Amino acid sequence: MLTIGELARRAGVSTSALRYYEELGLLPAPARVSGQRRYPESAARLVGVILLHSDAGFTLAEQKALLINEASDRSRLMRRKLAELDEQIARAQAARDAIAHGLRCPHDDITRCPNFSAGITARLAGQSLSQSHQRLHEN
Amino acid sequence: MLTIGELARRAGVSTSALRYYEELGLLPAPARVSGQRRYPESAARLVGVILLHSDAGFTLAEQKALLINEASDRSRLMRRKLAELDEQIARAQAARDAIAHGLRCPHDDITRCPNFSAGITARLAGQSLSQSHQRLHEN
DNA sequence: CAACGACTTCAAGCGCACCTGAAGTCAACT
DNA sequence: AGTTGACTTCAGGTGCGCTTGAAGTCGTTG
Repeated sequence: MLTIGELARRAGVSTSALRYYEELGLLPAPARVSGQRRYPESAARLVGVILLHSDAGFTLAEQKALLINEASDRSRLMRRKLAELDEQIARAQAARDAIAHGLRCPHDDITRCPNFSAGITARLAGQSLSQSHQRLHEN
Repeated sequence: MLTIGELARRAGVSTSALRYYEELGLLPAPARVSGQRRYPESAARLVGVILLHSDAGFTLAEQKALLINEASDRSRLMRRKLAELDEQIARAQAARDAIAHGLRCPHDDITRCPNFSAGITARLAGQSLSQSHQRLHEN
């Protein structure tokens, strides 16, 4: 049985975040000892699930929906998010590459460096950027 | 010479966002024709730079700092952000893999699937996750 | 001349994920 | 008995990146 402080430390989140998750219905209300929350060890896993889904770009409200809905709906939500996530990862990777190049490229005005430029152009082209990276992880 | 609406369409952002960028000093105040902003074609590139840096995780305030500071400071900021970005990309990728597995794994309670589980454990371990992926792009 | 559509400013509001502070409770320790 | 430290609730605040709405100004068109 963990106090909220202990759980927070194990999961690497703040106590206020844990109370907030509970308030949203993402974390089940734990047992109480004279008013104080006592979590089972397994609660850390639940927090881990929340963090993982957050990393995947699910808002907390979406995560609540995941808990409530049926398997088919969950699946649909997941697929949609997965596509968004791939898009976002591709964007982040492209931005990373442009920035990284900018650092080792001794061009005085970075925005005029043809390599960096390519990143900007790609970003403005936008939308269909997913195509180029989608093949990298096809499932 | 583009109106704000035309620039917005080309850059794929809202007109209010463009005014906001200008207000923050990220976008130079353009010429005006009877009160209305008229942008040179080159402005689209500038917006592209903002979007690219945003993708890289720079807040707008940080981007303003990038414009103001000296090359050495810029470089320092960039390197710091790059590390953060790598961390974030690794996290997103790990989350993606866990979610993707969850979709094709027919386990009833997904959180009990050993493969998904690994993602959670890794997420809770946290911090040193950067090590595993850092080698993938070493500059 | 009237109306339309795109623009203008300015203040206020929004969504998200918490955080902060006040005021209180409780168990344990000295 | 007093103090410490970790907890409790609750209302309101924060930061970011815009968005929204009101009220007005243009140039063009019917």
